[in-house]
Amino acid sequence: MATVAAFLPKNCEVCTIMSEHLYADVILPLPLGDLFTYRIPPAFQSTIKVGVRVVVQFGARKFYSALVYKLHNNMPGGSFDLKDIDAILDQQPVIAPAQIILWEWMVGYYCCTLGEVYKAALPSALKLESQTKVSFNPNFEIPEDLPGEEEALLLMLRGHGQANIQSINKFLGKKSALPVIKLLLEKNAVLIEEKIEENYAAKLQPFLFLHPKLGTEQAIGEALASLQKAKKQAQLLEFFLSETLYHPEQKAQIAKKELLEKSGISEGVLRALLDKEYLHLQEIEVGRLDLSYEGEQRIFDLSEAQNQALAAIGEATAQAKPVLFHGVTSSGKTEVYIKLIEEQLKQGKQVLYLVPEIGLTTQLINRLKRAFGAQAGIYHSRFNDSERVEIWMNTLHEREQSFRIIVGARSAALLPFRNLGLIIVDEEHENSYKQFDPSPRYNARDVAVVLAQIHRAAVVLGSATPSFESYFNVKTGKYALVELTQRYQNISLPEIRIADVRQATKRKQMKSLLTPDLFESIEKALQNDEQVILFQNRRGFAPYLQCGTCGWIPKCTNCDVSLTYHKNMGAVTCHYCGHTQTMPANCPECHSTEIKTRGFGTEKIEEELSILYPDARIARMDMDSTRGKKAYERLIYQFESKQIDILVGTQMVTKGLDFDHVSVVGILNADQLLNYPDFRAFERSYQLIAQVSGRAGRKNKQGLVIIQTSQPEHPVLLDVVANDFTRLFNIQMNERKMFKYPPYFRLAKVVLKHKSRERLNMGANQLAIRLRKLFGFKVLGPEYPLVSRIQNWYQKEIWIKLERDQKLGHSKQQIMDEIKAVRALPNNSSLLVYADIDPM
DNA sequence: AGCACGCCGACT
DNA sequence: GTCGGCGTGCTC
Repeated sequence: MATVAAFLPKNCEVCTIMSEHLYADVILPLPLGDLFTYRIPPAFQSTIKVGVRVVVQFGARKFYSALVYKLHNNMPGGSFDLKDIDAILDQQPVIAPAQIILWEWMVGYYCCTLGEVYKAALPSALKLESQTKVSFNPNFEIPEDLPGEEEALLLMLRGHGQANIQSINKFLGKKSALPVIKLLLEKNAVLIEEKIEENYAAKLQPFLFLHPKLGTEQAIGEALASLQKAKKQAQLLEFFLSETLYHPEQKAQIAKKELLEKSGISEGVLRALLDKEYLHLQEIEVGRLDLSYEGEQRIFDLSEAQNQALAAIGEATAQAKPVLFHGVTSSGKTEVYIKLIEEQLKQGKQVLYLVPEIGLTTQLINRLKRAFGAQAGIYHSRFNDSERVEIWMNTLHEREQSFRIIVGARSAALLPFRNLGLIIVDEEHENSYKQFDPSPRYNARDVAVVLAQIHRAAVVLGSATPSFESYFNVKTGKYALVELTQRYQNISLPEIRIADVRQATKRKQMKSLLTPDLFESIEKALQNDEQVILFQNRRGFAPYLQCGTCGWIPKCTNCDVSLTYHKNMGAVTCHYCGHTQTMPANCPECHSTEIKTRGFGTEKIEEELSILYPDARIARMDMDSTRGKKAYERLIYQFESKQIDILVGTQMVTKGLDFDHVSVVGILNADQLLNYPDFRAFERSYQLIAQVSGRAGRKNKQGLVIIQTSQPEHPVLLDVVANDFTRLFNIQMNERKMFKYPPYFRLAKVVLKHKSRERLNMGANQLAIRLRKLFGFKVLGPEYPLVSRIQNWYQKEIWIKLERDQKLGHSKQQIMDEIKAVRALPNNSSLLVYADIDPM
């Protein structure tokens, strides 16, 4: 692995040599594998640098902001005319040198292109793309005999002034309106211009300065003297001086808003001073980031166990080893992280703290702010563009006031850190660290490990339920293991009981969806004024509907799935494409009105509970109930402050939330997790159940977890009950080894998509045959995945098991070559094929 | 990813 | 005859 130091000399802009370069190889924000070479006009010779963005024309029309990757003097071979760079957008590089190393690693490892990584990493406000604007030519007289379509478009353009191609397509109801526009262009009826616009604008605020006329003490004295009759104006000018020039910290300016608020003097008075040219107003760039923190800052001492863990992490880190920090739920891992962060900040280093979900950033940031004040900041994809640009720049450049700790989801790993000292990956087992779509299909946890290596930074992967991959890496000596086996503050681990649904059903003891054990435990908890969490990993009311007479099931028109019934909406909806229709009143096959709901989701549980416990305050937490921006936080707040007694939720309730009054956790249907057709199903079941169980338990009282299942003897459940991660791990590892699954082997999942089932099958078979020639029995499929059609795209998968050895990179290259070859075969150009490395 | 070009079937 | 669909290839 290269390091920053090793990388720097190759790029001359940081060396002292200032030689001139004729050509620049650039990365375009497109999924193209190649770099493209542009000529550097003499005017840009002195300003162009590796890492700055430049505007280039690509193809006949479009302009993009490309990233300068390399400067050189080697005229590219080939028979094309080089284009010139049109503009340079930045004075300084917008990426950190270490990023290029990371990007290149990602390109090789995840089989993606530099353009895709560039696109994923940079905030969109920094990626420009030209837009074609069509406008009406005011000098054109619309003739009588103009064809209807052209006339309609012209009239629209005359009314609206300007339109882009997409809106014209929409207006004409066509796939492509280009031919019509061309006709109008030939008649000189419209004007076309290609516009590329910066979409980041610095935020400006009015500030007040002393007018240059008052440059001397004497001039100020005279000005004040001249205001003898204008008391208010004199007062304001004096106040201004006391806040700036005569202030102990001597400043040149003060915000207009601040001056008026602090002095309590009206704007009219200020205007008089401006008119007299005593003061001067100027708009100044201000940041959008919240870099203030008023509250108290405090870092707590650690327990003995935590201190030991801290020391162990330090030792492993000194040996440059990633640390797997395995600490049971509520063992106080965060406090240990805070100490680790503290050490890094003292050394002036940056810290990256990854969390699996955006929702968890708010909880965590509050905690970090209590420890480190305004030095902690958040970054994730739902931030608005301007804020993201500012965090980006803030991470890249040392500033007086900066975030030193960035808390974020996946994409935060792609920020331009210049001086990273520590990366924490919280809940490292979470599969939301893996990006599915679009490319780059990276796992932020694994990217974090590589990023740490590049920076020679420490990396800590924390979890109460480590992924088998990470645990395996401990076994092979790649990672160091640090454990925290005690829960914090004498909270004992919960008691876990299994409730046999099948038996209870047979004996007719079920209370709706609840076994007698769970029903009674909830009742008891409510009586004791304690809280309950119920987990069911399925949203909506019922996963599907069925005709009671003929067995018909409503299915999505675009996808190969049944429609989920949402009672609140009074509709059935597809969880893959969003297609929604009203609840069918009768069966279209046999016209029976007897349409039944099958299975149950969170909505149904919520409803049933309100019947079983009419006095309880029940709430639901899933994607539907947390859609609003603040809804998630509100729910958590309400539950924390005991305004809710029972919280029903999907896996959202399993994630890193700490509540103090939960005594009972119920898992309504463990079978659904265990029977999921995936080689990781048991690992995931264990993680989910153990995580949600960890929400139970309070100071000095043991919590209770009840797992409902029809397989009470299931080995995974027995391991959960016994809290025996190692046993499960060992048994599963044997199977993984035998069947050549991760972590013993790596997986490459090749996904093929096509609108036509036949074409898909053709292409998939062609590819599978070629891959089998290379990898033999290590190729599985092609097979339809669980959902064989999404949004009218049929899909198939080919899985390839790859040895974890030196040939890995080569094997991936072979796979990509075969994909390319198959796509080049006749009739396969509209076949979509990609490789997903380490799929989850 | 866009976009242009060329080839084919379905229509005024 | 031409319009528009799709398949193919190219972009410095």
